[in-house]
Amino acid sequence: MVLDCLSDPTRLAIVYNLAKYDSASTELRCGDFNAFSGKSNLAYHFAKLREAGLVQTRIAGTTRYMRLRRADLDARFPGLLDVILASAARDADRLQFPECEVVAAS
Amino acid sequence: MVLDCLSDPTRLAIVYNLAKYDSASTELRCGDFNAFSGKSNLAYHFAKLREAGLVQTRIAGTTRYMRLRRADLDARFPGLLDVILASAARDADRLQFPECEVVAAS
DNA sequence: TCGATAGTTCAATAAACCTTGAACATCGGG
DNA sequence: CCCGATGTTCAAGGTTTATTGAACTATCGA
Repeated sequence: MVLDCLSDPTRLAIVYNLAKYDSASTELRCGDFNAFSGKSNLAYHFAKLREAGLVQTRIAGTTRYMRLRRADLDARFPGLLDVILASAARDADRLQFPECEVVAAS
Repeated sequence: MVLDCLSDPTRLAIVYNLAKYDSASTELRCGDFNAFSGKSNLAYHFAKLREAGLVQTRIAGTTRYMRLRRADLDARFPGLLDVILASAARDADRLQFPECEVVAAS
């Protein structure tokens, strides 16, 4: 299920960016990914990521902050996320990952 | 593409068994997987595994021996295969992987 | 209260996927 | 030269998937 999730380019790009900013301890809003695709398509992918246990959502008012469930994943599938993210980082240019336009929290 | 391949339970089971017998340096025939599914369905999955570069086929007479392309994979996606196989081995019982009925080479 | 914003949900469509069975090609043994 | 065995290829089906736009809910600020 996790592999299926990460085999989709849009979702891999989301996870890739979540990981990048997670290490910078900056929370990302759903809207930060608006460049990736249409909003409803993103909601679809977010739901899949949540179902697969890859991502966690914190609701604050009208915006939702997403966070990678790194600890849970490392416990369940040790090393998997690191290996996949490392490979993704290595050919990030070939994959043409979109970048998030992060907006500072209010 | 590799992730997509491994996200299918049938193909993951094939790769899992290939890895198991590969370390025992025993080649597996396509027919060794006949318990997994119908022959034509297996041919379909074998083709996908070949396309994704996960597997290599050696033709000897009328039978085909399959081998994991471990070196190539480790070069392209370092650690990925090991991590996935380790996770697969850890809950092999939950996944209910079929076992190969290996027939000694003639 | 009104309007704008953030996301989700729903319905619909096109593409990809898995599975099946029948037909086919190929090799080895009698 | 057939026969049986090994796999592949093809056509058909049913299911899942990704994507889109429109409708909807909920929150915040003026």
